[in-house]
Amino acid sequence: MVKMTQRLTRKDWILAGFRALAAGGVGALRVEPVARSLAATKGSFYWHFKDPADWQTAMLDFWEDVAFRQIVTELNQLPRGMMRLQALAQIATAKDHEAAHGGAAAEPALRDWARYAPEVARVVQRVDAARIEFVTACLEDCPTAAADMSLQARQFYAAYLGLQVLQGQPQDDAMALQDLIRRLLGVRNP
Amino acid sequence: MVKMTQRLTRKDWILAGFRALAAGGVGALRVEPVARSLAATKGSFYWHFKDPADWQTAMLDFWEDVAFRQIVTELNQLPRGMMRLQALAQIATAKDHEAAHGGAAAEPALRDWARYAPEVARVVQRVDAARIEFVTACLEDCPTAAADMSLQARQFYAAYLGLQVLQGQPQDDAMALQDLIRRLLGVRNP
DNA sequence: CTCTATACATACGCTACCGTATGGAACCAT
DNA sequence: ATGGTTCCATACGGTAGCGTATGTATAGAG
Repeated sequence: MVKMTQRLTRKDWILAGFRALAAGGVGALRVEPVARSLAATKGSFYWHFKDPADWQTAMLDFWEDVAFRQIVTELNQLPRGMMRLQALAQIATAKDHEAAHGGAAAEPALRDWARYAPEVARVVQRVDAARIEFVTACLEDCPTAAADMSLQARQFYAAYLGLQVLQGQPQDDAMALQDLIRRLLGVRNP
Repeated sequence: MVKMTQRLTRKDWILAGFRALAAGGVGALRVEPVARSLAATKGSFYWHFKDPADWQTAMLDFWEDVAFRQIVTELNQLPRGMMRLQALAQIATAKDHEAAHGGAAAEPALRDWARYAPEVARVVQRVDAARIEFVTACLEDCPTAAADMSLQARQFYAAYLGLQVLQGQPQDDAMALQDLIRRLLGVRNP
């Protein structure tokens, strides 16, 4: 889990930042506590980063990359249409997947952060827009789909976010999302 | 908006807490800054509350009351069935309604707070469970509904939470929710 | 109008974190 | 090994908020 090198890298600090974010929210994004979590001091921090703002910008760049592109490239290897949507529902509700890359586990905290920091909000909105666009394309690939599925994609993505907030059982959430997909595609009694 | 009395009440501090929560998140729930927002000092705070924890507990009690009961009593005056659901979709997406009682505008921040404080999480989960139960009853009142609509209620509520996160136009959100209600009730092409 | 409880301001010591400055250890080349 | 670069620890002053102790103004009862 933790690198055994003596020297820390910029990425080590970024990942530690996401761990702090997931564990304690935006208020935990402080230099010295995170330094302690790395068994280091802020001397290391101020070497790798100009200031906390620089650190947070790097975290946002990292997140914007993995939060969208990684999932898309993973899904693009699956056949188009229904199967890809079901895989999306599975991935979206899987908890261990979030631990894989450091950022996604902290996504709720990052969304809260975005509410008070405009530059964070811009990143989150870009990611949301890209994800919704991707879901739209997935939905429109299905045979029973209507011409424009952007509204349904938004409904699906909103439900995904809401289930993420409600913190239910991953299996239940995945089932709820798949049921919702069928309804959004026009199936009467899924 | 602000009371013109010289002396502050416990409730004044609670409402000011929600304003701070909505504006700056959990990290803004500090005694001295909020005191400044009330043009007072912490001398007043420590008179009305034992400590910040006491303050936050009072805020949670207040929120648990208004976040569910107030909306329910409002909706219970409407006829059962579809109309009540549509009114729910309207209320849920109306922004000015949130400003009415101090708590709801800070609901996203409160949800984030719940992620790091178990006692907050318990309150939020009670409110969520009560709301979902209420939506379940509303859905089951509709003629085309199935026997058990608890899954659909969860889907609807999750979508509501997600739209709340996405921060779209209230009209669009209301439309999306009403469309979703029809789909959850089994309408094929709403 | 005075008295007493109420409601608040002020002042103080304490802690946590920030940002910088500086010395020194660890690594890599030659 | 040795010099230079990279990386980090330590030490320092500064700021913000916490909690308490104590003084003080105000409202309401008599």
